Amino acid sequence: MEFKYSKEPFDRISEEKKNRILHSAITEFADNGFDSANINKIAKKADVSVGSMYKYFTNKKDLYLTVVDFSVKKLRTVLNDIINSQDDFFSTIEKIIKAIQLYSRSDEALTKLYNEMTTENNYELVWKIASDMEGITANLYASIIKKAQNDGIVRKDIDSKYSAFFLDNLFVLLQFSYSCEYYKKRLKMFIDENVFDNDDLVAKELLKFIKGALC
Amino acid sequence: MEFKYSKEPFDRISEEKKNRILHSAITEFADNGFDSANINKIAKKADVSVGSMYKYFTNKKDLYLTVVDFSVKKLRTVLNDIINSQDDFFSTIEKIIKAIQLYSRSDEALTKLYNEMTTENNYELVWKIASDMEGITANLYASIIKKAQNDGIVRKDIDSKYSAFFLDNLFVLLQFSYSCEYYKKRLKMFIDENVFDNDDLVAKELLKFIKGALC
Amino acid sequence: MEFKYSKEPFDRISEEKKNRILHSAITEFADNGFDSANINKIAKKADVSVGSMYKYFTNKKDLYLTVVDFSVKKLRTVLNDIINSQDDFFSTIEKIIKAIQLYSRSDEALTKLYNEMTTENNYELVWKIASDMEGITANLYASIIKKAQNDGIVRKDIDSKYSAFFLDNLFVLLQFSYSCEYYKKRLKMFIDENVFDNDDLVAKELLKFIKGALC
Amino acid sequence: MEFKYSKEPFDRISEEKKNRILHSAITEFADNGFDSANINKIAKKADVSVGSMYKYFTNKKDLYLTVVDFSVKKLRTVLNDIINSQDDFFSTIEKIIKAIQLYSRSDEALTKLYNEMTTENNYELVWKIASDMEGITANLYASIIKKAQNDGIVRKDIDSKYSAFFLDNLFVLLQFSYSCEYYKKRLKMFIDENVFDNDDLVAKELLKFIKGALC
DNA sequence: CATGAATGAGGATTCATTCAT
DNA sequence: TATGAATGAATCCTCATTCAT
Repeated sequence: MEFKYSKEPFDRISEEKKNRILHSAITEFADNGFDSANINKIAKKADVSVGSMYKYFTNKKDLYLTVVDFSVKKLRTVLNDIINSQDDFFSTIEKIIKAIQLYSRSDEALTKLYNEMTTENNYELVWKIASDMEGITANLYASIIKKAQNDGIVRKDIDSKYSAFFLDNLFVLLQFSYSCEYYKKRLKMFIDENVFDNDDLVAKELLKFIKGALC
Repeated sequence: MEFKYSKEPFDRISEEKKNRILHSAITEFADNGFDSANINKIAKKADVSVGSMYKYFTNKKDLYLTVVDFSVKKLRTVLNDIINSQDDFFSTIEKIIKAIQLYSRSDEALTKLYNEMTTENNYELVWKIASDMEGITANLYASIIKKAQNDGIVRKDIDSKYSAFFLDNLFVLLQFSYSCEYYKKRLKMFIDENVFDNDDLVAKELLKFIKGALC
Repeated sequence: MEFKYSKEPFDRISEEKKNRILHSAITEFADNGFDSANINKIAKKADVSVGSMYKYFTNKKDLYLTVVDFSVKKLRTVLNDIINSQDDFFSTIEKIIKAIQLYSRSDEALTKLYNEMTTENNYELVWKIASDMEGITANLYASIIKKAQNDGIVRKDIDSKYSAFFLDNLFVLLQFSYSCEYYKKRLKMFIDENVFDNDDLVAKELLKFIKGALC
Repeated sequence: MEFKYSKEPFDRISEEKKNRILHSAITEFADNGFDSANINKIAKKADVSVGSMYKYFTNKKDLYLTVVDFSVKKLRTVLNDIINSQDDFFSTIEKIIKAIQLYSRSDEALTKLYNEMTTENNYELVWKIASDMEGITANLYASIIKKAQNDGIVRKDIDSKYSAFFLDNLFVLLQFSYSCEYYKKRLKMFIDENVFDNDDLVAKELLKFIKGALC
């Protein structure tokens, strides 16, 4: 499904300006949530006038939805690329884990926004945008699990849908644990202060956990 | 650690009034987040004057922290009770899953608040309160896993800390999936529209997933 | 003229309690002005319940007026005592100066209140109370000056009323300069940092100034 | 010392608008004091939105300080101009008296504000601004007195600093007596109801008083 | 008569949105 | 089309006053 919450003039500005605006908005919304986010600050940080912001977006909500849509699409792209590379099942899982570790670090704000987004506030509008991605993710996982079952890599007595759900749950919380301050602290508490210095160990343990669960 | 963000007079009012206020506040904060929550509305819903609210709490933030502290303590209590009942490992896990399903339904708002709380906004203050609970949870899980390893129920080649972390991740997202609108929809998308009519199946599948991962 | 801004029950409480209330109120009004003064704080400082305060005084304004009336009467008493002691003119003037120096130090709050009182806020009610004192002061000064003229101590070509006015102006600002923070700093700026260590010099110079003006 | 309590945008608006705001604020603060002054009323009286007020000034306090700074500077200017006109000593004194009479009538609010400012409330902030003016005043008076002593116009046995102080006290209270309601009534009480119809007489008597004191 | 918890109107401040240039 | 000054509704918080005990 295609959504468009920006106005005509937004399509006509340079990619560079678009990115400045999106980036500025993502950060502000990720750090402050929808209500506390300040459009005037977003405009200033993006070096754009408030007036222009209202030429590009009808109101705060539409800017938010544009930003959510953008973020969600970006998250989906990464996943799609990995799955489409047609590796064997556990290589794919491993790639996803590594991608989460890498990506959550470089684009923290996007994951923060995703966490913020799941909050009750305005969730109905947000869901309209995100349902698409969640649906695709659900199907992708279920289908590669099913394929792995057919290939004899994953055991047959488990339900592919439920496994997909639990798998994604592990991934979502891994993402948060690498991006959001609260979950970062929580991870340190579960393992130790230096856990972020050893991504490979985390990846290895999670892979082991998942392998056990599915084989 | 003990925290107290309420003022003296709050201790002196009837339990019933206290509950009215806490409940009203939890709901408002859970649904709107810290910034959009409206103290005047909280007061009205609790049938208390704004003036009184400020007799009980120094300001909005302290009301929020009181509510967070209350919620976090309540969540911890449930878990503690289950673990202290000294069942065998997988009975304990099963009980926890069932408790999450039951509890997340009856006290939706508390879990919503927990989700809302992990957001970047004000996380520093919140962490002071929650770190306690997260630490206890981390240790509890790690120690029952270790015990289960010694008892030969859980395999020896896994790390108890990491397993505890992944286990809790599965539980946290299960909680959210039974309480928060966004995650509820997501769960339906992964399984199907009627997933909430069959708690036992969800529990069974999750238990199977965990058993596989740990044995 | 006699005023009464307190209610019946205030007359019946012990002198000690009355003083506690008046003292607490004078300080609060002197330090914060009418509007910022906080009745609840006044009550607490006086160790009296707010409820009682409203048994004693109809409202904040009446408490203020009671306090103003009390302060003004006390100021008048000091002056009256000195003038009635029937010394010669310049001994009287000297005694007044010394009294101001002494009194303004021990009862700072009363003078602060007097300064605060002359502010536009509520001046009409205040004037009703203070006019009495100001009138008496005006007459007292004018009459002792006139007497001093008749006695040949003060020169004949000056107007007793105007002299009384200028004399009192010097006294009022001396009072403020010994009580109110702003005027204290100002005095230090005119003379030097240690001016308050040498009351006799200040007194001597002022007396010299006045003698010159009137003889 | 230079102070700036207004924000950038305030510098950019028209002189006319600036004056409207300053005038409205001076009046409101002079009449009600800092605490009771109502920013919304100031804005309305100045025909400016509240929002704009907060674009121009960080908060109520800064608006107050801007207004105090403005008033104090204006008062100083008048005095400086007179003293710099290089008349002989008593012509200068006479000019000052006449200026006070004239100026206090046309700009009542400024003097009211000065009186209000000396009150305990917020005096620390205010003093930072006013100390400059008071210091300059103190030095100016002391130096013209000293010069007059050298010129043989003022007698040598008096201290120039103390004389400057007493002189300024007489002037300050004259100012108040021409501007502030309380002090106006007081002046009428000392002289008579019609005292304000005969400025020349007041000036003459005060000059006589001062001449006596200093010669 | 004494108490002090409860009330709620009032005011400072913020920020999404508009509109004249 | 771009700008950013201006707007004013909305909300946190204080405190004079009331009243049940």
